[in-house]
Amino acid sequence: MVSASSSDLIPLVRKLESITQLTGEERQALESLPAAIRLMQPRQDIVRDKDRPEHCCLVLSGWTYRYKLLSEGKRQILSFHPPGDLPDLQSLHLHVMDHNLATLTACRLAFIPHEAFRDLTNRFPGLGAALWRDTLVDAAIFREWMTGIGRRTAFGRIAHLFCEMYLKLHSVGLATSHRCELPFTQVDIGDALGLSNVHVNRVLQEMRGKGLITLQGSRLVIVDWGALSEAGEFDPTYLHLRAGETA
Amino acid sequence: MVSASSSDLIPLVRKLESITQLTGEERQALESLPAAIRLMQPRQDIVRDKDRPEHCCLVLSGWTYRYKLLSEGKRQILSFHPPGDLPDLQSLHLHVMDHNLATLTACRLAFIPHEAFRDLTNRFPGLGAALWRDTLVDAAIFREWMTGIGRRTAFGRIAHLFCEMYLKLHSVGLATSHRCELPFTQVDIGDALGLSNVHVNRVLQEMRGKGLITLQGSRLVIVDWGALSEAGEFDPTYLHLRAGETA
DNA sequence: CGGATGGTTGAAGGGACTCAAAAAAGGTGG
DNA sequence: CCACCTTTTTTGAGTCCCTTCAACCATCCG
Repeated sequence: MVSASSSDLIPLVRKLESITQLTGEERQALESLPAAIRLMQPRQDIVRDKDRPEHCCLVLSGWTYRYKLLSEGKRQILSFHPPGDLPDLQSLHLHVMDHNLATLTACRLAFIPHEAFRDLTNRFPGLGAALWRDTLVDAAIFREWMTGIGRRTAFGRIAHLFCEMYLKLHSVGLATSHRCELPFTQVDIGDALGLSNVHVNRVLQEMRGKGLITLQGSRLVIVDWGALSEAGEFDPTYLHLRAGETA
Repeated sequence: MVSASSSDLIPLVRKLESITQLTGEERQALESLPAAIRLMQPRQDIVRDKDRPEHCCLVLSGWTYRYKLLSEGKRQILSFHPPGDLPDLQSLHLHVMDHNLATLTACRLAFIPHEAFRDLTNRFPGLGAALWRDTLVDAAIFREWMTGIGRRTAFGRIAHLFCEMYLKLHSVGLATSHRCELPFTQVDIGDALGLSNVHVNRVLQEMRGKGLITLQGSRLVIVDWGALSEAGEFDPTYLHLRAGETA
């Protein structure tokens, strides 16, 4: 457990700048947040349902994800978080966790005390608004996922997920030219979209067959963005990206 | 379009007090927010996808709901809002709407300028935190709905919805002794839970048959709370109610 | 090279859907 | 207060998307 140097928190700055504009002063204040760095293995819980964390977790490298567990081992994945994300920022004002947060891959994580965030938002109301906005985008993504799970076909859901993931990565400079690394298994995709892994597998083959994507291991290439986003009825408005980048 | 008197905004105070504690000063500041009152007919859009509202809508009486539209007339309902709710509070920091807000029943609504909210949160940081918290609870409910739609049976989903609705109403003093008014049609329930109205109808009959509920018109009576909440695997943690009320 | 994890395939079944029509309930106005 | 129209609920029949179960193959890694 080491404490962070100011360059460590750059992914956070980049993330917030993807959805809002920051002043130089605000950027500096963010970078000098106190944070404890920790390395974690893949598939480890970071915070659990019913916990009362005193810190927020920032992803510096690797991926994390949030999930709920139901009876008979059923799992619903709520979100995937690449570097720069604050996957449990909501714990700043919701004191009890209502879901789990875990690593997907090996991760480098920064833990920032709630106290430091509260101090930060007091001194910089603009940053307070930016963080609030971040949690609102989070909620907007939940709404979109709900809509997908409730009303889209399996094919549409997966197409939509791929479009969203690519655009999110692109907006923080972690992907270009319709290629990215998505380190999820087919079971993960199923649990995120309310599908069985078997069906995910079949739909992926169909997508490859139609020449929409390439997917080997965790490397996704979106071969035909137009067709894929059409299949998923993908409209990026809900991501509320600053530049309104579309693809 | 009349402007509000201070007693008009009491439902808002009650709602915020269901999830947080307010000081006398804060309560007073809330009640003296400037607001324009408007009456609306049932099933009218209040704010539409892609709009850029300058006001937040507060429900004074009646119900509103949020929804998204997809191709071929498919609809996903995202939330239902009884009196006291601020169903588009997110528009304070997300400037473009990514879904629609509409009346479910005839409504009395108050429209409060964003400007007034910004001023309020500047003068009373505690109220800023309370409103932020409100949007976080909103997001927590989305997560729970996602989980239901993705991983629960039709029976479990409907059971869960009824438990949630009753508890939300109870927390603001709009329901007691396991009875409440839910003015949704079976089509609405289906569009909220990712089901067809036909199937909703059959599940409701099954619920009545098992003696879990009574439902005539819009009057719901939860006859067997224990069995219903068990069927829906209902755990109220995600509602983040202040008293931690369970039933 | 063997053990583990993740991906692929086949077969069979079921939960929920669609379509279509009838019955019931809810206004509304004469 | 009843006739009429609309909306909502209910019912039946047939279908399909996706699931479950089970096995097999591929890939990765120490």
